[in-house]
Amino acid sequence: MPETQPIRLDTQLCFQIYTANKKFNKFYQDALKPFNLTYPQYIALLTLWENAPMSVKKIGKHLHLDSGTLTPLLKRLESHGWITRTRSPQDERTVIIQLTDKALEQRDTVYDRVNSCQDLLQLSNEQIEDCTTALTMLDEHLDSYNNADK
Amino acid sequence: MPETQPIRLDTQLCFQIYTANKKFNKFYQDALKPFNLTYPQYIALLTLWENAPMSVKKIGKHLHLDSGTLTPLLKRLESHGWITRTRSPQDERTVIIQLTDKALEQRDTVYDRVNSCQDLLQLSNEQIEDCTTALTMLDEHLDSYNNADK
DNA sequence: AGTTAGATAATCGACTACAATTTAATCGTT
DNA sequence: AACGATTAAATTGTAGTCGATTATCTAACT
Repeated sequence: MPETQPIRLDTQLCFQIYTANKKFNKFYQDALKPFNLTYPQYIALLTLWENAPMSVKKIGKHLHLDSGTLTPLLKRLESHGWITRTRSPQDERTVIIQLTDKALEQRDTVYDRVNSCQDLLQLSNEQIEDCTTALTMLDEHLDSYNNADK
Repeated sequence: MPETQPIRLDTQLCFQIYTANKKFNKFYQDALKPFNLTYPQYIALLTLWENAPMSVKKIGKHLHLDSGTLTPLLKRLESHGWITRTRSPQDERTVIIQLTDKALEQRDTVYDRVNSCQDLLQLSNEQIEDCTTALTMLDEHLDSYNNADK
């Protein structure tokens, strides 16, 4: 007769990730308050600062988000003056996201703010390295499962 | 003249956590499909299977969620027959959450299902240990920052 | 040319998540 | 007993996330 393993919430990896994610959210919400940006908006800007102009599709590939999430998020960024949204003349299906002057001007200020806040976390390079190693491994295992059924 | 450190998205701990959280969500969504449960609903049941009966407040302490999230979530669990919600006679402010017979009967089936899905992740005990260690450390650092301003 | 298969965004509905406020009940102190 | 402070839950408003569907467009094929 097989024994059912009880599941203790506080020993579950998923719950540690779930909790850490919310804490990071709060951390960045505080750090980004001067710019009135949420964490998802911030990572959208991060990838745009690296790669703009980008299509919605391409942003989604970088952030693992679909248009159902990105369309309203990008509209908010547009209404706050960070980006512009224009349809490509070559292919009317794709929407091209461009950074505004405001976004280009504010880039280093945002970088500095986030970097200085991260310093307050007091993580050594070695500690960050350990986390990255563990999370990369976990990520691969989650991927191989999630893609197994395709 | 200080140099502004550029921020590469894919090297950021926060983004690894953000991504892993979404992948875990998908993982559990698949695993829990037979029970028509979401991940947040599942962890609410987990803590109830350990500690029921519980007040909404106490559940919130365990899961780090407030009543704005829990009230509608618990109403959904109630409407699907997993729990009951009754006001305490001793203190009319608090709502007592109890598990239904269905929840008690299904417990081991859910445990078995989740445990067998977790086996498919192919994580060794050592790998899980490494993740837990890293995440616990990260959690403490996030806590000390998030509670600093109080 | 006309049709169709595939791609791209947008839209909609359901569920979280949290800040801020509201309502009701309880407690403490006078 | 009465009033002010505290607490618990619910409510409201804003934002994220995803699944499923829809509308439009492109490209390829007949």
